[in-house]
Amino acid sequence: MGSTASPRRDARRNHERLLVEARRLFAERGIDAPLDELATRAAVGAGTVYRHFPTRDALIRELYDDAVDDLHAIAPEILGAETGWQGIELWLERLSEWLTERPYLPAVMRRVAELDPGHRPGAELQEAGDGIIERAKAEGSLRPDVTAVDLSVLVDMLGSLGQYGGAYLPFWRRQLAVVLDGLRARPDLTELPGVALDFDSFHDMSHQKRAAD
Amino acid sequence: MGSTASPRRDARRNHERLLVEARRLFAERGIDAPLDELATRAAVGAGTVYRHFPTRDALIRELYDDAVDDLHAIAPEILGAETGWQGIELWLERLSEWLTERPYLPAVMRRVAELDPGHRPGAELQEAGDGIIERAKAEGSLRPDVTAVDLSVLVDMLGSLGQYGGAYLPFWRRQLAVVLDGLRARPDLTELPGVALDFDSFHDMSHQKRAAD
DNA sequence: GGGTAAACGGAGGATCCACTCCGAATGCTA
DNA sequence: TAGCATTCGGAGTGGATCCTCCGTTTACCC
Repeated sequence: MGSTASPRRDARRNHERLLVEARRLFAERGIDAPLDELATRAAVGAGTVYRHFPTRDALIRELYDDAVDDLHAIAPEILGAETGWQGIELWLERLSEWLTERPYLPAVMRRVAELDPGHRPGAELQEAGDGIIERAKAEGSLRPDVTAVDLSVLVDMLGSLGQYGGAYLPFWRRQLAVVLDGLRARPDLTELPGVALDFDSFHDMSHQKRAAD
Repeated sequence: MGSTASPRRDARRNHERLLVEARRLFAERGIDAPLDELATRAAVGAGTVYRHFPTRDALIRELYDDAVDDLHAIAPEILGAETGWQGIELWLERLSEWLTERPYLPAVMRRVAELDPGHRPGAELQEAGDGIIERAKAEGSLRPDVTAVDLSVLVDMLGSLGQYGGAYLPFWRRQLAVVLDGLRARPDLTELPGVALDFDSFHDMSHQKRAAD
């Protein structure tokens, strides 16, 4: 049955090349960009695209999985923070960086969520996040009225600045610094307005079809 | 020659209906959504779409112009702020609201920028913004290391949360509150990293093709 | 109401894109 | 190096979307 033999070298090369170009193409033109264009950019024939990725969704899926793998590789550094506040800083900084470096991700994640709606990604990371927040609040460095969902949304926001590509990429760190200063516990803060969302609501929120009004 | 007669009532009605549905459609599916779908949603024939908007870009242009008009209608309230800090609050709050209510705008603005690259929108608003910032800094309420560009980028960020449509729309105000707290002048702030951009660089940044790598 | 110009609807030709298929090329094994 | 399985390229088919065209309908004027 399915031979587990390693693929030929040219096949591996083309597969990798297609992923690289897909990331660039999807960042520039969105995940509905023509796949013939992908073939052209990767300097392969159209057939090769479809041999490696039978459907557009298979390609999107693989981009997603790769990004999630990279995310898991980042986790230990965040969890190894020495103080609670440093954990908060690392969390926002590393995750925002991860997002801004992958401007195609928001659309990819939305599509993946449509493909299998039951999918709850990174449950362990969420719990880890709760731990960091508890610690920082107990330490008195993090304002007490923020939740893990608030921080996730802040990461989303900062990550959206990845659309300013290339030379401007480091620029978002200024906004990060503002956000971090706004997260410090202080005697004179006004309470955050509205209600805090739990993770399930957040999941529903970020995975709904799209804005309507 | 060009008769300036007012268009027929059904024409006006359809024009308006098309704009309304285009905003919804573009918010949900992006500005490349099929225009036949727009015709269906607006309950008109395909011909009617193209009679009112000869090209997709003409439609996008009109959505853009309408949004800019709305923006100008907001300006007086911001400029009428009683204190410098209130000016900052109103600026961020009103502009972010304006953006989140129009989730189709980022893509629309990018397209408009591609269509005529020389276009510098809202020069007066920029100057007004500089005035507000000066005032707030002089007053000692706004941290001295932020620039008008930094605030614009923050608005961009907050506006990106408009993608969470419907019931979640008010949620972004929590993030706004964090940002505002991060903008207050305080003795113990760390200086913002990197270099402040001027408006020309910001323009180049937000109007370049798109993220590459 | 009747007449006229403006606007409408939607069928259909043109175009673009997705995806397949097979002869040619390439890497792997011995 | 020879032989073979794997992979490749890109022309071509089919379906979706764009956009036009013209017979029909609608609003407006008198």
